Amino acid sequence: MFFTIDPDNGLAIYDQILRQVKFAVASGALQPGQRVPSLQELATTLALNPNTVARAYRELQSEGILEMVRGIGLEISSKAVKRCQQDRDALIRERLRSVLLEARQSQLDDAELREMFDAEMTASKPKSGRK
Amino acid sequence: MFFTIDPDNGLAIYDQILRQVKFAVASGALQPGQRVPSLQELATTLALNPNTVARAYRELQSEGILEMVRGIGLEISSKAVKRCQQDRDALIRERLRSVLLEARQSQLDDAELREMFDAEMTASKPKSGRK
Amino acid sequence: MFFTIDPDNGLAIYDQILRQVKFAVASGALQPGQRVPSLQELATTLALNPNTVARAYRELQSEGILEMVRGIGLEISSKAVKRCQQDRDALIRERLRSVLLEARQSQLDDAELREMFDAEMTASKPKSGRK
Amino acid sequence: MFFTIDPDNGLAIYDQILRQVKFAVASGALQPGQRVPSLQELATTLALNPNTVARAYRELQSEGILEMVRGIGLEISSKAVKRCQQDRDALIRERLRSVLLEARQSQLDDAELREMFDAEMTASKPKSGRK
DNA sequence: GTGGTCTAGACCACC
DNA sequence: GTGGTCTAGACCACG
Repeated sequence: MFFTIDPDNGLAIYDQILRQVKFAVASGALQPGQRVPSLQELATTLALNPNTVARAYRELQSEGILEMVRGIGLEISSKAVKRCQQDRDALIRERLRSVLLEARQSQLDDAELREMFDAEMTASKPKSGRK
Repeated sequence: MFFTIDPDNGLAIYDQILRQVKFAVASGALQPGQRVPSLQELATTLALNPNTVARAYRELQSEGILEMVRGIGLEISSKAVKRCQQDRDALIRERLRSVLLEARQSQLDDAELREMFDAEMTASKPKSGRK
Repeated sequence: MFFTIDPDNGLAIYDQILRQVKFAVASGALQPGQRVPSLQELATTLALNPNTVARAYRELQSEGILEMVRGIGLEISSKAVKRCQQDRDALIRERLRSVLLEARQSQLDDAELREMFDAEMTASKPKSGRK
Repeated sequence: MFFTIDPDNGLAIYDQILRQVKFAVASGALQPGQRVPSLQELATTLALNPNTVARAYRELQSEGILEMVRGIGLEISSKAVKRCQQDRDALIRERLRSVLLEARQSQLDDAELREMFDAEMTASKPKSGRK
């Protein structure tokens, strides 16, 4: 899998996994019916303790995103896509709102804020075509 | 004071105080030489544990934003303004970058992201203008 | 065979097979001397891992319910009936006791409990009687 | 607290705690706003590892039964009572249904089943008045 | 091989 | 003091 974990993120590791699984489903990188890497596999790949991964997977199960198939492993549920797309939007919107709220309270003016946004947008733009 | 604390913010309470003091200085709401509410006063006003307020003030002192004046209390230092304005920009930019990074990793496209940004910008716009 | 397997039953699949064989013998649906479906047959019919069926059959052999007949397969032993009837009562009584115990500890009163019991009794009543 | 844990219950320990908290709330033994024993307290009382208790509490939080108060601990939420009463009924009914279903499939007749039920009801009756 | 559970113990943030 | 998180490692049930 293609998860990137940053231990100093502020977010708990299990939460980063949780979010990234949701985001992968929302973007179609993970499809319903597809198996998710096993606990041990993901744990060793990311150099994490299996328990940490287990917690993320457990919560995804309780949200109905993942389904357990006895003796096989965990797979993406059919109803996961819609759910994950909603979640992705909500999760990002929530963080965005929180930042903007703080910016507003600090009297940062619109122009400056937009400027920051644009700067960070281009800065974070993935590598691509000619300039 | 006019701080608004949200315990479910993700940010620690002491950190919210810390940031809001800085932001108030940056915006001119708090001026150098001006006194800051006493520990007990702020703690009771915001219904917080005095230790929490103490921790925020302590860090502000160690950063040179607040200065202790014997027999008076804590007040905004003269060199605080420039410092706070820089901090404000950096703190907000940092959060913004973090959100955008996650959005990018989740394959959320630019258009949708911009749309979210605009929506939240207008949504968070303080009451004003013609009714 | 006429087994019904529910993977989300709480009971292990092999245990469900085990119990249903015993219950079938107890009720006379399976008679001593009668052959039991082969490992592969049952496994494919129920879409189970052969190991799962094997485990159930193995335990039934070790309890003397099933006997291996060379060149033929597994069949119900002669002494199975009495044994299975006893087991059936004990197994059901045990589960019933466990439920009632928990209900008692949760302060659910007798009347309500009886009501539940009656409701579930009629609800689970097999189709029959005058229409 | 007055929880009784049976490690050989079939149910996971964290699940026993989970259910018993719900049942205590449903029966009024735990009231909304009341604090629940701290992780360490309950863990030492029941001779369990704090993590085990933590898992039960965490799930109760995610179900909205418990609410975290920063630096104070966990307490019963206001909406918990209704929720827990429903849950209690559902949980017990579910187990009851499962037992009766199996009994039915095993051709155990009504009379015998009722007899068992009555026997276990009186057997599990708590100690009380004169005989 | 899969996940589930539990233990033991560490460190941290917060109040 | 509170809970949160993570690690390390063991054992079990299941398929």
